[in-house]
Amino acid sequence: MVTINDIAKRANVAKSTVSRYLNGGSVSQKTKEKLNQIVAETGYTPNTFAQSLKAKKTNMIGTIIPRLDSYSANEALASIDEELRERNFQLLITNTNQLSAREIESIYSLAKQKVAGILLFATVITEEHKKAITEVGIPVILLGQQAEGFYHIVHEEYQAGYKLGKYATRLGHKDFLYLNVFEADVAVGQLRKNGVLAALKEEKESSVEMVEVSFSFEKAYEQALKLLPTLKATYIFCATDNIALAVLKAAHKLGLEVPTAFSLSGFGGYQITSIVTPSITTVKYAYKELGQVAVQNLIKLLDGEEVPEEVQLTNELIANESTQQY
Amino acid sequence: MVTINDIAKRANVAKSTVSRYLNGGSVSQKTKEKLNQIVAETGYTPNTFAQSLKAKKTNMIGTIIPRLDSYSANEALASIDEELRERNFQLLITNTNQLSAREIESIYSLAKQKVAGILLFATVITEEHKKAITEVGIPVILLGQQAEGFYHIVHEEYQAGYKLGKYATRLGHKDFLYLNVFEADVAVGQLRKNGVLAALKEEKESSVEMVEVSFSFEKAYEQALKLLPTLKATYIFCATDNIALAVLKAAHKLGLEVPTAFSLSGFGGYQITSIVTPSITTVKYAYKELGQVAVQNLIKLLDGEEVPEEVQLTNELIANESTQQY
DNA sequence: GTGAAAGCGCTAACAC
DNA sequence: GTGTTAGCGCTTTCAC
Repeated sequence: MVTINDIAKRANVAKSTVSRYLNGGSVSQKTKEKLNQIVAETGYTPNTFAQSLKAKKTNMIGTIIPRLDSYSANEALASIDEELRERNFQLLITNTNQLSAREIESIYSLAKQKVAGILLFATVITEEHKKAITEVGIPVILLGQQAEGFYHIVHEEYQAGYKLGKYATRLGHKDFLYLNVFEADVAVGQLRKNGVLAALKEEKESSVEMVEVSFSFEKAYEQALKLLPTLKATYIFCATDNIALAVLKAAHKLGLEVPTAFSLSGFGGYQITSIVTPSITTVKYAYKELGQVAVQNLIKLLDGEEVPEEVQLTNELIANESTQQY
Repeated sequence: MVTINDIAKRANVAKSTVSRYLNGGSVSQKTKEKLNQIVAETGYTPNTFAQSLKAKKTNMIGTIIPRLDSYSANEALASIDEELRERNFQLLITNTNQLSAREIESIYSLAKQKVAGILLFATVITEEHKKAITEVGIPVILLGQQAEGFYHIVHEEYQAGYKLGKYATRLGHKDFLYLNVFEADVAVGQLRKNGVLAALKEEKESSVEMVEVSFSFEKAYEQALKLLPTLKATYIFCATDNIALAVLKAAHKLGLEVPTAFSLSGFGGYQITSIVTPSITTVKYAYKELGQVAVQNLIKLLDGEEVPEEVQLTNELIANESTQQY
């Protein structure tokens, strides 16, 4: 392996000169040219560890995600990666398998590996999360969940719910079923629901039944199989597209036709909602933008610039075949 | 930040003793206890860079993938991550956006970052790939594509095609359309097709039309929209599930019913093939196992053990609603 | 503009 | 079993 010392010797200069040359310090035109050539010849590239050992920081950004196989995470991840690459940062991904404890663990372990900053897709922000974020002392930006006193980038969840609720009542529906996820998940379990409920409340005589189902497709499918046969509602809100997909499959299995038997909508805007038959009405979230803003703000933070504590991303209602006039 | 030196001073021993204690060298019971306590108190954790600087290697494994948003890559990635975590390795993911040049680039840049080994999901193995792999001098395992002289783990692509071909002829079909991807992709573009063709050839009077379509859902969908109206075949093989999905959507758009109008099958076993209506006949690949074997073999390689140059993973035909007797 | 020297935190001989 | 010592490859004063 060729080191800065080798370069220095070959160029007959001190290694400090080479270092300066490498880092844009003042070097004479002549030595610069000589060094240019030697570096090219030898294919020298600095040892990152030695650099980091001195600088006490790296060009790595850690990203903590709950699942590797979720559409939203992947969309965001792809744009994070793209954005990071442009800035010569490396992406370190840690998958927590939806284990909250692992999120905490990952914050510390990423910090230990001296990542410059952390992007955290969390589901629930506990006191332990806050403690970890405070302790590690490197910039952390929360993605998808808000927490006061911490940087976070979120979707307009409440507004998404409100839009969808308005849309459903405008279609003339009065009886609703809302398949929610556990409420500890503020963004998905509470805000979306509250938005929907607010819209429904503006309509007199509407009734909503709430049922909690699983995030998992398989489990939600099983639960839907039990719920649908005795369904009174004419419109089903699902807290995620994944759940809507499960309901659709269950309906298909039970011989119920959507939207004839009932209208159905999700949240998220996953690509697959437009592929299935009928295509599913949903709210399309700005995942790519989330990734971009996340990186941009993190870099600003690293550069000591200021960024707003909260960024809200807008979304868009996509009316599809799964919903119809009542 | 607390260093090995701080620990040593507080314990009144030399830092080498602390180092030995940390790395399982021989230390007296007494100092061990003292050190235990001090480390716990201070929350000391060794600086990875200093360690890596000496050891000239890390506990990081680089994984190069063409897309962050593909089902197969994510399945494999999830199990790679899991497997790596158990062994205290860190996953460094590099997304190439399906750019071959970036694959080469990534091999070098990962090597530069001193990853211990590389897992490479490639689409096409060029001479440049081979050159890069040889040059970096760290273990590289190819995933999903084979290349002589290099470690690789692949699916039984040919057999998958053969199974599906047999299945289709047994259903009584004689006229086939095969929607293939570009042939430079040996695993997907050649082996699968060859397997299917071999099976069809065993049936007299069968005819196959070959058409090349895109990997991308949107493009394949557009292409299918043009192809389907003049379709003569009664059975369409698609080189990937993604393409099958696109064909299904196009059929739906055109008012053609599957499998009444034609039978349809894909390759891959993506979860979504079982969600859509009709569910799609496909061959389920062992992505999770791919990840597991990949990590296991890579670790063996790191430990200087021998592993077979080629590992083939079996797969399973999943007959679904999209195919029927002719 | 350039070089000498110190040191980042750690590991690994080697001597005791 | 423990301490001394010499680096790993780099950056950064500080003289010159």
